Amino acid sequence: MDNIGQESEISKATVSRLPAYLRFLKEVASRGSWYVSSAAIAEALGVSAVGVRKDLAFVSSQAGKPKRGFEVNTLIADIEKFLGYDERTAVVVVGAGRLGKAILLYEGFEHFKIDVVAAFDVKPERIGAVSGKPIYPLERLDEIVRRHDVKAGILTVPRESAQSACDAMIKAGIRAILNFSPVSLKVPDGVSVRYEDLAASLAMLFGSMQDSDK
Amino acid sequence: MDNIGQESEISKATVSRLPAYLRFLKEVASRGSWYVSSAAIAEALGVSAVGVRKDLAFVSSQAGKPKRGFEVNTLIADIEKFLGYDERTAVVVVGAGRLGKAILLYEGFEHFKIDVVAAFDVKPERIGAVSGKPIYPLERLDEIVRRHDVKAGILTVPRESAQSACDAMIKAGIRAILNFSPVSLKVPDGVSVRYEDLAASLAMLFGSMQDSDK
DNA sequence: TAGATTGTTAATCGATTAACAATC
DNA sequence: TAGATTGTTAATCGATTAACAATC
Repeated sequence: MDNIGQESEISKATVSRLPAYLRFLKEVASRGSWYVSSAAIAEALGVSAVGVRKDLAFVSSQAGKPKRGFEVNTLIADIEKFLGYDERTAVVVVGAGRLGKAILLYEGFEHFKIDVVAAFDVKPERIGAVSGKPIYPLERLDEIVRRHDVKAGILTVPRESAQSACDAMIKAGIRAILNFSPVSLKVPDGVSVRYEDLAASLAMLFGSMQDSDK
Repeated sequence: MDNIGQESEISKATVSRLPAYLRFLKEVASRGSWYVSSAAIAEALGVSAVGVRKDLAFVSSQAGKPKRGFEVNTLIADIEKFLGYDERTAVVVVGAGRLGKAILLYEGFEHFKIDVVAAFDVKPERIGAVSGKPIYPLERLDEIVRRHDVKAGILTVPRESAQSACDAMIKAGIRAILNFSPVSLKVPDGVSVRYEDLAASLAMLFGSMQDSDK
């Protein structure tokens, strides 16, 4: 791809900040404000105002207005549309241990139209439901994924079973995996994996701590 | 700091990869290998071999040997030392809901000498212990943090109580916080915060999925 | 020796920050 | 109008990748 059209792809960093913008903007809207400045967003989220304007320029249908700022509701609609959250997005959780259940019931998705439709596990004693969300045996993964046309899954099984669970997910039609197991997964082309490594996060946290110790 | 000495700080990206190297190296060691090449590490972890060599150059006390690679045990010791995991590191979990409990019992720390010493919660029914790990009322945070000289905490309370729980942690002497609540925290200088935002991770995952759809 | 593998310098890519002109 | 705020171009910073020389 030669990028002649010069559309200048949106950056990953920008995408990662959009959910936080969305949460803040909804809060602002619920307080009844119609406009918000990039400086106000930046202040609330601990980022830079120029960065906010650049991020918003990527996704917004309407420019901000000098002296007034951005129209809150337009921005909310634009970000939701950009993230694809104007329609509901179905995801499954594979592995219904403590972490899997925590994610199955995570309240933090409330603003994002993400539906965690079900969890799956191999252990018979975990089959059933928690707070109305079903937990199925892993054998039913295929069926449920196809029925709900699920494209993304969250993997929370123990390390030993991570690769085989991953293979099962891909076989069922899942194209993107958020992996909480501390293993690197082998996946075919066309499948995306993101790693959520708690040990890595703590290592970075400790690193930043030492910096400020000086 | 003028950086005249030209010590060239270690990059955050490097730090974030060290735990994965450590896990892999321990696996290699347990298989009885004495040497490992940067290409083998890169292949297993899905990163580039040049990157691996650069990362290792930052932390290792001994250069790799052409034709043989790196001495596995030396590398393990060097990374552990660099991350400060040659001594045990105590952390606490504030918020003992599902996510808090999942972290309290997380097996993924096994190679890292990280001790999750206790969790804390305001709900009386959560006080007690899970699998031998104590859950205390939040009022005891100060006492326990001081007793174990804890410098880092993991925050897993609901959004509404995140800021006040954060304040309590800082008051108790905690200097670094890994925050799982979807809120931006206000902290004084000298305290580090890292955000773990599940909605942001999913947004990035969905983004990478669309890319490969083309 | 030849070849595999390392380590380093330079080039590139990506993201943030600085500077500043535009405008309601 | 003057001032607050936006949007954009250029400069900087940070991380990855390419190129290649060194060496066991």
